Amino acid sequence: MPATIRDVARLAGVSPSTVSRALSMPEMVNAATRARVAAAVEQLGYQPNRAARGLITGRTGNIGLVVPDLANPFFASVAKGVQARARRYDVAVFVADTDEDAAAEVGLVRALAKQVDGLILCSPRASDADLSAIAQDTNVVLVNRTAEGVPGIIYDNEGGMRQAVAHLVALGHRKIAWVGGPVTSWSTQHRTLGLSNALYDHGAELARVGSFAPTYEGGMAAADQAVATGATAVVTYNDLVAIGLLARLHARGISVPGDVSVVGIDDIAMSRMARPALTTVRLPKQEAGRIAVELLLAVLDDPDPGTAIGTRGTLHGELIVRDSTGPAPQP
Amino acid sequence: MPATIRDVARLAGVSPSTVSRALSMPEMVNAATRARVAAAVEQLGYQPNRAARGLITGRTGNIGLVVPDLANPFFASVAKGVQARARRYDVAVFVADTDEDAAAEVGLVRALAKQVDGLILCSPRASDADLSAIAQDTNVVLVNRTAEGVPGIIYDNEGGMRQAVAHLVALGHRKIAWVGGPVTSWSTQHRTLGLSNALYDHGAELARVGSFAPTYEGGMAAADQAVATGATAVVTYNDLVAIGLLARLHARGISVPGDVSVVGIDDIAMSRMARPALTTVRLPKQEAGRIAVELLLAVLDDPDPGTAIGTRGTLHGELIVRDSTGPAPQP
DNA sequence: TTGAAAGCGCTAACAT
DNA sequence: ATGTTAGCGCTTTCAA
Repeated sequence: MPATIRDVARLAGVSPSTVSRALSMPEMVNAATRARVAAAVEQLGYQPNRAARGLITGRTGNIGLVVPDLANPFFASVAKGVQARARRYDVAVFVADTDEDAAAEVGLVRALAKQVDGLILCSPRASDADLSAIAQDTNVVLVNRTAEGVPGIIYDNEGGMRQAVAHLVALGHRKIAWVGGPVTSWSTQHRTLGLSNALYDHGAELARVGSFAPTYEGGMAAADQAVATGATAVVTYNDLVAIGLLARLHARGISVPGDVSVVGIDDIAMSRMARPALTTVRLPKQEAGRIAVELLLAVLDDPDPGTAIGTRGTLHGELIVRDSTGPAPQP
Repeated sequence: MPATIRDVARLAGVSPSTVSRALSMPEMVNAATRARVAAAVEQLGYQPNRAARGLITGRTGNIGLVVPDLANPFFASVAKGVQARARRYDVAVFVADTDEDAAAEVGLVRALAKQVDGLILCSPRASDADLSAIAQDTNVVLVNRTAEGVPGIIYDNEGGMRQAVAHLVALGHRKIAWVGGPVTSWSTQHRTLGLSNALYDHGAELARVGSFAPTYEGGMAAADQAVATGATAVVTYNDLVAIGLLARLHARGISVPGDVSVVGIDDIAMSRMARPALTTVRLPKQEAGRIAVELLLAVLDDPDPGTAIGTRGTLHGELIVRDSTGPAPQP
């Protein structure tokens, strides 16, 4: 069984409180005793019991991360970023995967909430009402979503869409199809809007195509409709969709970028490997995770709701041009 | 602030111990009082503080999962499986990503160990010695690796290789190149051996090609050497490598499967999307995660080392034939 | 079947 | 600068 603070105290010939102080407020203890304590800690391999500490300080030193699907490379990257930054602060991370289930999400969050100092909710599927309710009695940071009075970090969808459009228009495209994701998705709404605005500014035309699952299969399903609009370029909700679309176009013998140009969003690893390699708007995924941790830690140190409200980071995407975009075909 | 057990006790008109019992050993308490307690719990939205409980029971109800790289789809899948099964048992999961760093791994494990009932180590990079030392004072289950006296679950690499070889030999291939992963990797060693044995049994020839990083780039790097061996088929350490290899072959104008057949291992989502779609040995990734949880929980309930030692699950791969394999070209 | 009391490992007043 | 005391929220003997 592991050594306790009393074991250390006994070995160092001091009281438990002194050991406690030597560990958490070193400057308040005599250098000599501090050394003796350090030696005892070393000898016993003592590591404080964080649960016991948490019981009294009210801080667990743990945070939770909730994502819709760990197997989705986008979320995996965010998780990796959260991970890395949390470690730097010696904070452990609970990870929960809701399997894209909004109902399960709320339950999971409630369960996790009791064991952590705060929660990072990445692209939560829960309703605004549920989200606000959760934020009421838990420290929460949102990624990829906004909610009334809840701090969070989002991507500049508008700016990303603007870059994609500028690129396509420069290549001569005048009619661009948009394959949207889930209607209820916060990102879909903002990306649609950004795209629409950017196209308007360039005097180009937007052709919206249904709403599709944010998956490879969704892209396969969307391809024919996108082509049927007569657009010479297609922008998709994310890279997974774009890659599915690419596959279907290939199957139909439609050349990319010869006949149609394709642009994705995210820049997951797979996009580099697609054929043709996918032009996309790179979103700083790991950075989103890192910043979310910083934000959460800041909230914990200053739980004043006044400060938190309106605390919102915005991350910018970067256009990555690869082989799936080229000049618009001459009519 | 959250309700405590005393609040519930007061509201129900009983003592805290009764509440405790009503919750964890319901049959030991009168039905009527049990109902009153339940009502109070409901009304107050009471949820027991797990840290406090853990302090006394010595069980945290948490487990830890350590992986080399969350962004690798293979590990993401395992994590998802762990996740799902842990939730069923109302166990929360700490996830730690070591970034493929063996040194960081040991430190991370030590830190996590204090906060959990047990640890699942997936493809750990640590040395056998370190691993055994860790298993000394922590409940550990290994995935994708074996170590003296530590329970774990592994894949039947031998059987998987046998299936791949049978497939290729049936297609007329007589010389097969093997692109190995990291030399220190447990999987590499066992896959090499399995492949070698299977080929020997069929009277076919093995051409080993260097050791490469288990990544897309590794596959790109391996392609030319694999082709230079004169083999008509290539088996790679994993799908990521196979996909990189596919890309390089395509760039060189070498047709797959016309000139060369390619087989990967894992069956990550990306493999279905590759062009040509990748023939591969599917490993039950999520299932590995689920079983690891079961195994760990079993170890916790029966910490007798005698039982644990030798407890080892074996999972079997399944050959998935797609478009990257075809008849051997006629000389 | 229930309650009272003790204590898990730690920190935070309060003394000294 | 250090020790003493009390108690975080819970479970678990031990009595009743």
